[in-house]
This record gives sequence, C-alpha cells and structure tokens, in this order.
Amino acid sequence: MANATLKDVAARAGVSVATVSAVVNGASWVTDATRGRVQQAVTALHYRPNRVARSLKTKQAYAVGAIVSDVTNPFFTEIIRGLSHALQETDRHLVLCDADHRFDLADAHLHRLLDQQVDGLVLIGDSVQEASLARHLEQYPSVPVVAIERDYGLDGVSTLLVDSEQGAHDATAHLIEQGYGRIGLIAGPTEGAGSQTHGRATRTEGWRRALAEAGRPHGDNLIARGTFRYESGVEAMDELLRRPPRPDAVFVANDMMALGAMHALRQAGLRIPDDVALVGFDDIPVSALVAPAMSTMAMPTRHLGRAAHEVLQDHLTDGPGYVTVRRTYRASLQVRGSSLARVAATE
Amino acid sequence: MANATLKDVAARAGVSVATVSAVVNGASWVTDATRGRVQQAVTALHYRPNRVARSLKTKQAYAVGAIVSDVTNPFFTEIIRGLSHALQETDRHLVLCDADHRFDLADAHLHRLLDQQVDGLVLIGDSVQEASLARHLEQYPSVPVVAIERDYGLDGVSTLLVDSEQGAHDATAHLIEQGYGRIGLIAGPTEGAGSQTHGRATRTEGWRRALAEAGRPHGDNLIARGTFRYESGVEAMDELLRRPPRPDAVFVANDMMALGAMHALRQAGLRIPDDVALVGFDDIPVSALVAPAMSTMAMPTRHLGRAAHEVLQDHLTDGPGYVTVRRTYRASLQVRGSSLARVAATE
DNA sequence: TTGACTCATTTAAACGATTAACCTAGCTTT
DNA sequence: AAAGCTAGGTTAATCGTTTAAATGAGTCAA
Repeated sequence: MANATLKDVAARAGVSVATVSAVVNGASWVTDATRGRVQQAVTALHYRPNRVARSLKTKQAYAVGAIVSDVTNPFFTEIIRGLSHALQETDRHLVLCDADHRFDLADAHLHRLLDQQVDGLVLIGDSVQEASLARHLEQYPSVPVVAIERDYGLDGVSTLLVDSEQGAHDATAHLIEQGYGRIGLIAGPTEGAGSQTHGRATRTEGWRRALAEAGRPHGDNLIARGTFRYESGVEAMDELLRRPPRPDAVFVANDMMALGAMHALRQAGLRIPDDVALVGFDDIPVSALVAPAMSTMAMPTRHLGRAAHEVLQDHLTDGPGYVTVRRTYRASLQVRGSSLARVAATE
Repeated sequence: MANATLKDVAARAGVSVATVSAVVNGASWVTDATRGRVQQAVTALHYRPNRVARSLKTKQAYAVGAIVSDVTNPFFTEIIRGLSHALQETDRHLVLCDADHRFDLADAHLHRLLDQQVDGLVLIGDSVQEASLARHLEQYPSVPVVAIERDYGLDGVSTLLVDSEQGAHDATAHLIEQGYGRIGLIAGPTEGAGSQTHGRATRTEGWRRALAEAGRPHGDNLIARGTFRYESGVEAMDELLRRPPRPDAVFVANDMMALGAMHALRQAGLRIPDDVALVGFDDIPVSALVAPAMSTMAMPTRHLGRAAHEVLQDHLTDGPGYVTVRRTYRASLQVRGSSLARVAATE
C-alpha cells in the first residue's frame, strides 16, 4: 500500500482533513481528545506529510540551492558542511550543484534552481557570471541570494567576504616580525581591475601595505603571478628564483600555490624556512600535513556556511523588501613550521 | 507580477491549458499554427513550468538524494561531482546531506529525504547504519537505493564497490617486485567480521595473499591497526617501528594514514623509500603533492558517481521490480616516488 | 427566549500542473 | 446517406496539502 495521506488519517480518526492538518502542524485549538485520536491514527498509518503538496500550497520550497565553483576544493566543502548542518536544523534541504569551473554549467544550474524549486540561493566562489546572475535576478526578484567569497556588484545580493587585504597584511607582517628581510609575493590572476574583486582591496595590496609600513622593498620585481593552482605555484616560485636577489620569504596568495612553491624550493635544493620562508592563505587541511607544516591564513570556513544560512533565513522571514547585508570576516594567522623565526645566521 | 502559470499562457494564446501543457511537453499532435501561438505566449510571459505542481501530479520528485559520511573527504567529493554532472543531464536535482560521521544525523537526513522528496537515494561511504536503512527501506520500498563503498547486506540495495582485496594484493605485489622483502601493513579498524564488510574480502586479505604467493612472512606482528585518520597513521607506524625487525616497506590501507606514516618515518629519521617504502590506497589529490609523492591505488571515483546515477536511472525506468546490481570496480596502481625500486645496498 | 459570542470542527476552494475522457468538424468508406 | 475514423482540440478530475469561511453546539447576558 502506498503512503497514507491526510485523507486516510482523517478517515481512521473520524475527523476531517482540516483537523488532521491542524494537529500535524501543531495548531493550538484542537481538543486534547481529538488530538489524541488523530495522533494515534498518524502513527498507526505511518503518516508523513507530503512535502510536495505542502510546497505547492504554501509556495515555499523548503530547500535552498547552492552553486559551487568546485566541490572538490576543500575550502568550499567546509562551507558546504556548515550550510548542510544549518539547513538540517531548519528542516530545509540543500540542493547542491557543482559548476566545475564552467560558467555555462553554472548558468544551467542557476536556471534550473530558480524554477521555483528553492527559497534561496547561495553562490560559493566564482561559480556564476555576473551578467548571468543579473539576468536571472531580474526574472526572480523574490529569491534572495547570498554570495560567498565573490563580490558581485549587484544590489539585491548579500555578500560574505573574507578580508583579503587585511589577511595578506597580517601574513606579510608576520614574516617581517620573524626576521625576514626581502619578502616576495606569489599573487593570483590579474587582481585589481577584474570583476572578481569589484574595487575591493586585494591580497596584493595587503602585502604591499605591510612592506611599505616597514619600509621594505615592495616593487613589482618581487611579484610573480599564478592561477591559484598547484602547478602555477611551482612555476611562479621558479620565476622568483630566477630573479636575483632572491627573496628570503614569500607570501603566497593561496595554499595550493604555496604547496607548489614548496615543491619548487625543494627541487632547487633550498631549505624551508631556513633559506626561504613561506606563508600561504586558506588553511586547507593538507597545509598542516606537509613537512614542514605550512603557515597560512585560516578562513572562518565553517562559520561562513552557517552565516550564509543565517542571512538567508533573515531574508526569508523578512520577505520581499529584506535588506541585503555585506559582511567581511577576518582571516587568522596560523603559525607553523614554514615561517619559523629566522635564526641569526644571515647566509 | 508573479510568475506566469499555464492558465495565463493559455489565456494569452487563446487555447486551453491542456494544449499549452502538450506544447510544453512536446506532444506531437498540436498543429504548427497553434504551437506557434502558444510558444509566442510562453516567451512573452517568460513562462516556466512549476516543477512542484508537476511533481505532485506525476509523483516524481525530479531529484535524487545523497547522504555522504563526510563531504570534506576528497575521495567522496569526486563522486559527488560525477553524480552532479550526471544528474544535470537528466534534469534532476541533487539533494546533498552531510552526515559528518554521525549516524544520528545521517538517520535524520534519511528520514527527511524519504518524505517523497526524492526519486532515489545514493549513500556514499559509511553514512547510515544498516538497521536504520533497513527500517526506512521497509516503509518506502519503492525508493531505489544505491550504496557506494559500503556493503549493506540488504537486498533491494544496489552496491558499487571497489575491489579492496585485489587492490591490496596489487599494491603489495608491487612492493615485492620493487625488491622489498619484509612488508608491513597498516590496516583499517577491525575488518572481517564487522557489518562494514559483510563477508567481502578485505585489504588485509589482499596483503596476506600477495605475501603468501611470494612465500614471504605475513604474520600478525607485521600488522598495525588505525582508524583511517591521519593521526592513527602516525601511531600505527610508530608501533611498527617499535617491533623489530622493522619492515622495509609498508602497505597502508588508505592515503590519509599513509601520510601519517610518512610523517612518523620522517620523525624517526628514516628515508622514504630508501629505508622504508610506502604504498597507500585511494589516490586522494594530496598524495601526488607530498615529497616524495605517494604511490597509491587509484579509485575510479568520478566513474563511481556516474555509475551510481546510471544504476539509479535504470531502477527508475524499470519501476518497481527493478533488479538490484552489485558491481565491483578495480583500483589501479599509481607508482610514484614512495615506492621506487630498492637499490642494491641492503643496509 | 433570544441574540451575541465562543469554541471546536468541517467545508470547500485553492495551488499549478497532468491526463483520461469527451467533443466536433471534416473525410472516408460502404 | 449513414456510420465510422481521425486529427485537433477542450473539459474536468486529480495529486495532497493549506486555509479562509461556514457551521453548529454551548454558554451567557439581557
């Protein structure tokens, strides 16, 4: 026999469907006697409300969608975990889409998600393009959107960011404190003007500010660029090594590249941190596992997931006319082996 | 203005809702003329069918649920990616739940997912308990379930496994070939009798078989046990080192522990692979990044995700009375630095 | 006794699709 | 010319809820 419906329960309890619905939804006006009969019927028939029917009537999807640029990125999976747990508590589903770094895929997902299947949307990382999002937002103005670690220049989108400038500054200042003198930078792709950052200060800025404050060199010849991937970290480090005088420390804009840099240094026969110290950004789990362990800037990842849900929740209860937020979190320095204090001996 | 419904489109095109529905669903009997008028109205009103209403009527959820024991595990995220892509193509959603290694959470998720919200279920890793699954299966016999890398002893559940015995055998045989003589094992938690394996041959068996075939020692004193986590790998390796004669190679049942073992060896001042060679299992991305790179058994991860969807798809089209499958995939050896051929010099 | 008010419950109309069953010309067929 | 088809629709029931409005039985003040 198929699943029991409200009707079945009503019949068994000898009441109307409205009463059963009331009991199920915890309305207060039902007599204890009837409530008892209904509950008995409910358990006897193993009744569970049909969420789809409920959704149709209430126009709530009881689900939020998430589009992530790369599910295999450990930084993002922590966020997903946070989201998943928060949603679980409010009895909502998480509909997850992996864009695999492809904008066309992300767009398709966006399209599908918005077919009134979700109450809200979380965009994690650089998953969907701004134009694409703008277009859809126009058609579904009622669906709140919160973006994590990606700054769309759209109002109507709440934004959760980590303060890259500050983080980069802290990381670089730490290297200075530890006694390093000439501090290089491995940066991400063409920061600054791109739509990615939308005028917000970048990691490059933070690095530069720290060095300027300390009166240290911070010219472009100390900078190499990568694509945030491991291999590009290797190449960038190699390039830095080819430009004497070589730095005795390097701040790397993310951990994946930092690991690549570590590899390059090892290949070049240089010791870490004795010859060249390293600080990364993101605190992905591997960073603690390599030898020497990588110093890095930890993101409030799990918290970002929860926060995303909280913001969404607020937007949903506030209804249309909710006011978007923009929050900036601070990354915190994790000191590990790769940036141990320089010992006296200057080569 | 809210989203247009079938009715609105029908009114604008001057036809009945049934006709519009037919056009939208690509029925063939509609005249080209009317079809044109309808399509015009559809685009004019930006009509998109309400999937919830459709679901209610057709009793299909157009979604599959997945419960994963740990979203942050890179091995699982690859599977999720595969699933996500496959689902995208059949216009279904992925509802993802992270159990965070907690059975109570997994159970709650299972409960919620089955409230007629999904067409099928994918269980990834050791997420839900057998008893829990059995109980729910009884109540929702129509929802097909496929389990990945976890062998429930339940019929009605399709199972996708990787051949652990064979993989362990290959890894161990490889070490023998490379010239190593005394080969240890770091195994997972109490394999064998547990519900986890359900009588299927384990990694320990594979290790033992390879050594037996080669006439090498394979006693219990060569075995240490861990919990599949990094720290336990460190401890297990330490323990192995405390039991002379020490092995000159170790097969480790998963990569996380292998990385831990690598750390322990380094602490002990031993070189890899010169003093002790290592082969892991899983081929998580980090394994290629550490130095020396970790040899390991690669899983057909992405393929598992796709396969899970294919099996589910088959079950769905076959309707009730579908026949469950059980497939075993083979892990393939990735030779890297940690198991380079032993050079002549025997200490 | 009669309204006016509660209180506990029922009735019935939605929500937005799908789909079986019915309708109506216009053409064959016999 | 009557019956039978077919192509091209339309009508209306239905999926399982929620919920505003209606109902009916007490209670109580006037």
